[in-house]
Amino acid sequence: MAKGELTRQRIIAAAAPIFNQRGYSGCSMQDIMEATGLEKGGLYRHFANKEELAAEAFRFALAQCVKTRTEDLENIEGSVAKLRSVVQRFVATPSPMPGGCPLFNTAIDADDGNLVLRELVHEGIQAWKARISNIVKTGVERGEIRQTIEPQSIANTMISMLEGALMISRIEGTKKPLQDACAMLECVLDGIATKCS
Amino acid sequence: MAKGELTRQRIIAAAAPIFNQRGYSGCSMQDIMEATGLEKGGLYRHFANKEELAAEAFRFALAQCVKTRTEDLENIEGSVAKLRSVVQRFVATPSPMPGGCPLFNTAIDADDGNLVLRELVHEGIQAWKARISNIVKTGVERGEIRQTIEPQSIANTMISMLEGALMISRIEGTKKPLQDACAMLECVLDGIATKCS
DNA sequence: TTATTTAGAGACTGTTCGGTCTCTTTCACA
DNA sequence: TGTGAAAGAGACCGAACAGTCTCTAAATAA
Repeated sequence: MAKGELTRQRIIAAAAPIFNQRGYSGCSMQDIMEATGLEKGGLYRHFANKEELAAEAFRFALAQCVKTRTEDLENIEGSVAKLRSVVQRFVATPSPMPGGCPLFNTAIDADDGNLVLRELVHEGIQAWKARISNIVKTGVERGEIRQTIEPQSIANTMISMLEGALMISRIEGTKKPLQDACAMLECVLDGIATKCS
Repeated sequence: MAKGELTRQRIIAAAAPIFNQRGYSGCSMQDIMEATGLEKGGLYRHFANKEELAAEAFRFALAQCVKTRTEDLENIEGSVAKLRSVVQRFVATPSPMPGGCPLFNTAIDADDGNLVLRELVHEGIQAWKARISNIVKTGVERGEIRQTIEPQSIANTMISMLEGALMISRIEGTKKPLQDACAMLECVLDGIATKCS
């Protein structure tokens, strides 16, 4: 069991950045062969077709991003501080996966057809929003965040802002848009905290 | 002269939404043939290769978007009102071109290689930022917007927020993220106006 | 060590890709 | 209405595509 599963994981890890950078139709099985050093037979032993490999690669890429964005977050005290940390971390390390945010790339890439990838993207976005709005909810319950704040809206705002800024930063080759987004979001986070200090 | 140029424009108009939806490598010349009713020879008479057609299609798509976002804007009085109108219009009509914002789609699509498209995207973003920051500058000069406001940062914030929200709205199939973005940006715009009313 | 299963190599298939080239038709102008 | 130029049809090309199949090599279990 060991050998095969190991190879499978190695293929996924090698394929993830390539799919993320070039997109589904911009990346051929030949590219994966070169990246892994395997031949056709070696690849198709582990995956039924290109779509299945792409789906696994996306899952892997997303998991990597989620990991670097959420690890050690529970050690931070205070809901607003947690949210601030999410923002700052995103600006400091926009994407651990070459090619930018897998969610965004795949969302655009799989916009026509490819229902499997579309669904995975949708789940990924929902999970991200849930993570943020849960922090907000907890903050409201603890009295750290004003009760009039709607958690879903905060999640939407933060994710929209960060992802949009990431895109522009990548096009321009400057961190400026990301830094502007960070400043703006910190301002927003200041505004949602209960006014006692 | 008339006939040929007319056909060329017809091809570009037909190709634009297809490239915008499926991406450069996800769209074949066969697709363009079917969309235009022309054969290979008919297409390649007007374009040297696929890349040239894609570049023209992108230019067309972008121009369409810019047009619906800027027309009649000069009739609106007041810099802040102008900016507010930009935001509201974007939320009401996110993209006149099927497949979403050409800038975003092409940015991700042409991320590896394809220097021509990359450069066009970069120019497009710069132009958009210039349009917004010019409104802000005028507002500062006229005393409608506080002098401490940096026009480039406002432009970055607005574009990041709107594009990010557009993306999430498309994934979810809801307008909620766009509406949240609109509310947030209106709040920001309230804050940059000089405090006299 | 031996028997059996699993992993991988690599030749092969049919299709589709972008692009070329020649020949016919249509147009514009005199 | 006749003539040269422009526009388009469509057969054709080699390369690259996703995917299959058979056969060998390696790992595993007895």
